Amino acid sequence: MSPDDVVVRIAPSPTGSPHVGTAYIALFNLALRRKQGGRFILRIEDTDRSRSTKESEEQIYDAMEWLGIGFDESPRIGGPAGPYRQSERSETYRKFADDLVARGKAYLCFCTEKRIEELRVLQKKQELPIGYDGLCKSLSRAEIEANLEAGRPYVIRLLVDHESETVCHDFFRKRIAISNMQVDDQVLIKSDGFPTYHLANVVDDHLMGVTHVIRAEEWISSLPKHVILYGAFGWEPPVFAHMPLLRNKDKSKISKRKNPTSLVWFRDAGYLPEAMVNFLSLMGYSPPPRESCPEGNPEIFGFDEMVRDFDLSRVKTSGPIFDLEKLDNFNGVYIRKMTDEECVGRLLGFYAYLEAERGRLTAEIESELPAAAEMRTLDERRRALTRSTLEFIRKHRPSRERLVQMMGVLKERMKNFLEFADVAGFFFEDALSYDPGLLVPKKTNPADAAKVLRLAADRIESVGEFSLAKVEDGVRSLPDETGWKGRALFMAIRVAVTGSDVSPPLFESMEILGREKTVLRLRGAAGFLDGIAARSI
RNA sequence: GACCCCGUCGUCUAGGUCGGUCUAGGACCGCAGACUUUCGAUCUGCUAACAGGGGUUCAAAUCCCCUCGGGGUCGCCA
Repeated sequence: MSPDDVVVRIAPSPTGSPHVGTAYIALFNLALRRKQGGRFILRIEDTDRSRSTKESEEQIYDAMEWLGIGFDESPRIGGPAGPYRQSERSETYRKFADDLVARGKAYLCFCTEKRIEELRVLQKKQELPIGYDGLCKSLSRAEIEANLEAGRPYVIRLLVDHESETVCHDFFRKRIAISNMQVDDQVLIKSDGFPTYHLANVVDDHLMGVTHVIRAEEWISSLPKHVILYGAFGWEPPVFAHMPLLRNKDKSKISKRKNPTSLVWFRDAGYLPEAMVNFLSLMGYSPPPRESCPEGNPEIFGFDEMVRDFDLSRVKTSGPIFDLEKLDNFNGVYIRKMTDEECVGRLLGFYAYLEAERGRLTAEIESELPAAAEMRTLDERRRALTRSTLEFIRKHRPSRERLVQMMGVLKERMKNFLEFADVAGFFFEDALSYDPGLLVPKKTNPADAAKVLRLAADRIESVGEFSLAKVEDGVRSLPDETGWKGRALFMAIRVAVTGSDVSPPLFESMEILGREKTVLRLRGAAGFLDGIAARSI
């Protein structure tokens, strides 16, 4: 181990969907680890046995793997400091807690949850600082024995000297001093025998040799507790670096009511992991200015590039708002960066993922929409796109060859893979349905439009070679021949061929579609117009 | 409410540690134009910020203080 080596870690708790915040923090830990050398640990903090689930733990692994965030040690990989799942380390915590009690740094507390609750209410009413009042501190040895004998449940609390103050250090903010009046006698061991986060976290970080704790800012308020704990054990605390919190639009801490926060959501929505990583890297951080940037946009860079000149001290501590619009833009940038072949490969990979998740996704689509307006709109759209994409896959089973053919014109028309089916759909459909309002330009009538469409069909059928240039040549003289304005005429053809007034370039689309289908659609649209003309007479 | 953290364009940020090179730079969004007989992409241009007030100084976005604003925490959750 070289002197620069760091040992860093993330310690998510497997409750609910894996959170963007976890990925965000993981990225900065990994960047430091890659830059300096050392070890990156994934530790599962499942000490809340009522909320932790195995599924959630699995999702954490999947999400990290998806984002390309790799670990040196984890419950799966193992390692010298294992086990890496806190639920499997109970004896260790117990031992250290007992040691603290034996040395008078912690004490047993037999107060019931009811009493604590009443205490809280009282303190709130009298506007007193909230916290344990220390009643059980003064229990005599005999009383403790008696309580134990009677089988009364108890917790172990940290003994805090409320007279003094605790000086903490944060890598970014430097000195943070807090009067111990503000520090509660924190529960270390819960009555179920499991440790609280605070104990387990400190013990594990020490035992695992963690040198740098890079975590979210919300932990600053419990920093003193942790520092006191390190002191009680007689251990050297690691370097603490508290990253800013990701925010909702209204600046509050990012939450699932107001923002997509689940990494699974982003994956489902067709976001690229490299775009996510790049975007997240820019939250609270900016790389040192570079002489030149290959992308023309200094904010677009891969993780390797970030690592190359990573500097933790460049982190900014003000809370960044998670801006989906910018993420969308980044995702589009990464899609366009790929070659057509790559892009198709990735799209197919995404489709395989959707297929594998079909059960879960369809169930999700059927489930109730999020209540909060912010998320509802967003997820409504995501669900609609998921539904049509799932249909698209099942119905058309698009082949790689086919996809590569059309990717050139489609790549730049989607911000994420979930939008692909919508923009590409017309290439695959057999019969298009038409909006007469679009098919018949203003100041013309259905009968005339049908005539023009047939003329176009004839022309395309008769050009010798079905190529972009030849077809364009053949159709270009049509405005003169018909007296129609070019704009109107091409729009009518566009609608006839693609079914929409918004589409990829007309002649490229025809080329991809092929002569036969193009002509068929033109005539089909003309036939459709005949029906309307007949009815209106 | 108490304690703690934070405060440059609407958003992400550069610059702040070494005060002058900042009439504050870039990115996203927005707007306009070009190109595309559509949309998008692309290119060009534009709009837009040092929270406010006091100091210190020849000189402050940059240092100090106050105010205001925002956020976090206050659980036998993490």
